[in-house]
Amino acid sequence: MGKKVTIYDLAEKLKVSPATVSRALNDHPSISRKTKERILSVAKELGYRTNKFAVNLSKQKSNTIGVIVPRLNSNFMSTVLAGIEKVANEIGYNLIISQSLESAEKEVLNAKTLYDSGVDALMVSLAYSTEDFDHLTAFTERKIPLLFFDRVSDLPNCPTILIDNRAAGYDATEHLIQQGCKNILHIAGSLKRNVYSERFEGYKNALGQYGLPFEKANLLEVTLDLSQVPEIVEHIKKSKSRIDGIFVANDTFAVHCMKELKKEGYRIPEDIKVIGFNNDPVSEVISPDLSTIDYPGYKMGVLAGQSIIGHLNGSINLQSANQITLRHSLIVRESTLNTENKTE
Amino acid sequence: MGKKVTIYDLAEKLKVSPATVSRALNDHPSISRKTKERILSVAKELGYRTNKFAVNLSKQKSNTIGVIVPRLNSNFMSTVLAGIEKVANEIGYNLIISQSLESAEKEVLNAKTLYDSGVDALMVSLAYSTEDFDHLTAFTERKIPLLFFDRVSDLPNCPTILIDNRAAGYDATEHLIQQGCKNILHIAGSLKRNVYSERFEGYKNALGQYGLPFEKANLLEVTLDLSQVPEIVEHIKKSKSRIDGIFVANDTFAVHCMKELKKEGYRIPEDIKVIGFNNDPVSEVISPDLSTIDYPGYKMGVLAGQSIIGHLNGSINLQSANQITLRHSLIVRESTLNTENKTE
DNA sequence: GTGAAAGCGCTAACAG
DNA sequence: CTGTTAGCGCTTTCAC
Repeated sequence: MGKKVTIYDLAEKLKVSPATVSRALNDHPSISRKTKERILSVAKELGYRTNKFAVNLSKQKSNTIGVIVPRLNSNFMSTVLAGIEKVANEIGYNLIISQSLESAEKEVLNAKTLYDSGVDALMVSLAYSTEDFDHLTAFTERKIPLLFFDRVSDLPNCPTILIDNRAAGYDATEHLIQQGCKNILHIAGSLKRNVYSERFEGYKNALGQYGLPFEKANLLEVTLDLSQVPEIVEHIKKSKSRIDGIFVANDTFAVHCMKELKKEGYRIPEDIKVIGFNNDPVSEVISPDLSTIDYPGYKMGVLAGQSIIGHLNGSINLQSANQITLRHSLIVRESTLNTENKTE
Repeated sequence: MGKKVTIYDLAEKLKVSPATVSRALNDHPSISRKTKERILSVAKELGYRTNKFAVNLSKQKSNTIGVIVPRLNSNFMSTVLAGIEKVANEIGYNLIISQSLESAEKEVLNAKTLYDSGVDALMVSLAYSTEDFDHLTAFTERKIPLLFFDRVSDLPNCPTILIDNRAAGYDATEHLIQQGCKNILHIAGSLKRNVYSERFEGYKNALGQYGLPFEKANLLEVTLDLSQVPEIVEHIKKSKSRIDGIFVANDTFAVHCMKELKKEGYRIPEDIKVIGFNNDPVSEVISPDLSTIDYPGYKMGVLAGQSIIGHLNGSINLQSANQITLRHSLIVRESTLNTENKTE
C-alpha cells in the first residue's frame, strides 16, 4: 500500500482529466464503460483510496450521523444503539455516539461538537436535566434532520419514536390492581422526561379507573440510582397504610428493590407484588421473576435509523413531523402472581 | 444563527487577511492581543462556526477515533465503551463506533470504512471469526495508532489492554477445587480468541496444579448464545462421571445455565457449584448469587482511551508496543459455597 | 505582527 | 462522453 494516491495521479497516468477520474470512481452515467474500467483497474492497482476529507468539504456533508444518549451502558440504551448502528452501517453511514451522562450542560456541549463536526443528522434521547432545546434548534434551522427517540421533546417538526408510555403505565398498574393490589407505590424517574411523566400518568389513570385514590405519598420521584434502594425500602416499611404493590419505572431498580425487600422479610408476591419496566435481562433472572413491560429497544433503534435515513434521502418529507409509536406489551411473571387463594 | 460565516467574511469585515483570522481563531502566539480580541468578538457576533471539513482536509486529520467491537449490546462492552467515550469526549475527540457482530467479514468492512473516513486512531476488540489481520495492518502502515482491548491480537507494535485471563481462569478453577469440586466442566467461547483460550489454559493449569486430570469431554467450546443452554445441561446430565463444578466463560451464560439446572432439580451449590466471569449485573441478581471474576470494564475503557490519546499526542512512543494488564479479582458468592458440612 | 498565495483532494457547472 | 475551471474553507510557508 503506497502513499497517498490522488485522482490526479490516476489522471496523469491515464492521460485523462481528474474530472473524468472522479466521475468514473463515482460511477457517473456519462462515462464510457471502457474508460471506467481502465480507471477502476488502475485505481485498484495503485491502491487508490478516496479522501473523505476532500469529498466532505466539497459536498458539505459527512455521511455521518450523530447520536446523543444519556448513557451508553444500560441494557436498554445499548440495545437501541445496536439497532441504530446496524442500519446505519448497512447503508454506509458512520455513527458518532456521545453520552450526556444525564447532564444538560454536557448534552449542550455534545450537540455543539456534533454540529461542528458536520453530522448529517442527529438523533437524541434527552438527559434528565435538559429543560430547553436551543442547542438542538441549531440543527433544525440548518435543515439538519433531528430525531428523538425514547426520551423525546415537543420540538416541532421533529420525528419522534417511542412507545405509548401512558398506556404502558396504565397496563402495568391495571395488572397490579387486577391481581388484587389496593395500595400501589409508583417509583418514577425524573418527571421532566416524557417517559417517566407519562408512565406516572398511566398509573394515575388506572387508579382512577378502578376507583382507587391516588396518594401523593405513593409517588416517589428518584434518579433510579441503585444507591436509593434502601431509602425506598425504608419508605415502604414506614408507610402508614400497607403497600401491597409496586410499579417501578425500570427493571434494574425494581430488581434491586426486590432483593432488599426479600432481605427485610417481605414475600413476593404474597406480601407485595412488583412490576418493572423494560424487560431487561435481569427481570428473568431474579427470583421470583419479574413481571414487566416489554420495550422493543432493538426495533426502536432500527426504526429510528431507518427513519432518519429516510429523511436524509429525502424520501420522507421532513416537514411533516411524523411520530412512530411502537407496541409495548405486558409480560406477566411470578412477581405479580395472585396468591390470594393460597394465603387466605 | 445566520448562514455560513467563513473566515473570509470576518477578514473582510475587519480589514485583515484570512490568515490573520485563522491564526487568531487558533490562538496563534504571533497575533497581537488586540487584534485577537477584535476578531474573536466579531466572530462571536456573526456567529462564526469553524468548518471542520476544511480543517480536516487541510490538516489531514479528523479528531475522530474509530472503534470496532463485536457487539454494542452486552453489558461488558457497553461499559467499556462508556469509559472510552468519556475520555475521548473530554479531550474533544469524536467516537465512531461500529459492530462486527462477531463476523470477520463485517469487521473487515468496518475497518475499511473507518480507514476511509480518516479516523486518527482505531481501537478494536476482535470478532469471533477473525483469523488474519490484513484489514488492520493498513492502519499501522499509515502510522495510524491501532489499539486492541479485551480481544486482542499478536500484531507487533500495537498497544493492547486486557486482563490476565490465564490467571483469572486459574483463580476461578482453583476456587472451585478448593470448594471441593473434583470434576469441573469448563464452558468456553471461541478458542480462537485470547480471552477464551487463556481462560481455558488457566483452567487446565489449575487442574494440573491440584492433581486433577483434564478430561476432554469437560471442555465445551460454544458461541455462548443462550440457545445453547439446553444442550449444555443435557451434556451435564448425561456425563458419565458426575460433574460437580462449572466454570463458565461469562456470567450471562452461567446464569441461564443455573436457571435451567435448577429446573432440572440440581441444587446449587450443593450438587453443583458454578462460577462465571465478568461480574455482570445479573450475577448479583440470580439466586444463589453467582461467584465470578470481576472484570473492570469501565476502567479498561478509560485506560484504552487514555492510551490511544497518548499515542495521538505523541507523548507515548508508538513503537514501544506497550501492554496494560488490569487487575481482575475473584468474587466469591453463594453459588460456590462449600456445603459439605451441611450436606454430609 | 500581518499578508499573499499555494495547497489539501474532490466535485460540479459549463463547454465542447 | 470528456475536459476546463472554479470553488469548498482553512492552514501554512514565506515574505515583509
